[in-house]
Amino acid sequence: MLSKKTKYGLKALTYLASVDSKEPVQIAEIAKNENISQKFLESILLTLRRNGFLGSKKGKGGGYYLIKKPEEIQMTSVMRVLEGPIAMVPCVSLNFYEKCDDCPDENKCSVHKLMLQVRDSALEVYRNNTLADLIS
Amino acid sequence: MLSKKTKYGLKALTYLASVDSKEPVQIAEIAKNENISQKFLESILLTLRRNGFLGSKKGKGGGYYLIKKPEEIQMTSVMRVLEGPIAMVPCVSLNFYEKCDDCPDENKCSVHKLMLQVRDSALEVYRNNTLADLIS
DNA sequence: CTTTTACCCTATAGTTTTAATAGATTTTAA
DNA sequence: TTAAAATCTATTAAAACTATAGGGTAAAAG
Repeated sequence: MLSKKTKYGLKALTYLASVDSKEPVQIAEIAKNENISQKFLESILLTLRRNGFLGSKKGKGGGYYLIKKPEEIQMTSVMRVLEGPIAMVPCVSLNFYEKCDDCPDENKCSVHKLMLQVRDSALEVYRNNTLADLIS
Repeated sequence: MLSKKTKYGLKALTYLASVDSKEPVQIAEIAKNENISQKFLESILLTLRRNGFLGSKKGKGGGYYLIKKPEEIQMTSVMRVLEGPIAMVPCVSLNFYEKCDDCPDENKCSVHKLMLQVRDSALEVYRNNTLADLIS
């Protein structure tokens, strides 16, 4: 299951990308238009900012704005920041690798074998989609 | 993340397929060889039996055995039974469809668009893998 | 100096996961 | 017919995670 955090984060990014102005957009506006709990969205936007996707401006006329062009924002990086590892099992994760404690030999593990394929296919999708692709 | 339930279920199925005899295999043997909590495995094997993957025999010399040939067990059905929907969002699920309450129009939803692709790519993997493929 | 906004920290209800516990039931074999 | 070997069933519980709410702080603008 995709967490609501990721879902809302993606929606917020899309919203900012489609607004397309470089004027900051307020949290409240995004929350209202995308039907998201404002407080929850607040924390999501914060992590998106901390991870280099968004910039922010405080005070009147403040808000959030995209730092990069939508074409330059790959879904791989968005997913990793919001949802965590793309792999369904740590032992096939590129960025978050961990050995399974119950598994003596990864190369003989059926789960490993299957999940490697699932990871690769998911990666291909995420690599082929930028934020710009999700708008059109 | 793949649940341990699914992981263990897959391992158990693989074990049964690789044993290859039609003699029932005891839970304890599977649990020991695959490093799985026996009681947990018990409930997993039960759901696999209830869903037509396994047969069981009680009493001395009892245990679990595959009902179908490994070549006939598709990963799509195994995953749906153990892990649930293959889609990451209900609104793109084939077998468990549900409308998002926050989303006025699915066709314009960026999340929908992306997750549709992810689902399709995952489905392709699961459809191309039977239990037999995971052994070799 | 007041308003508006993002920022930050904490708590919490609810759900899901991952089992552990205890026993009931069925079958086989001595 | 008894005992042992298994599966079955139900209940409970700890832990982790999710999705939010509340309340206060800091900064920017006018």
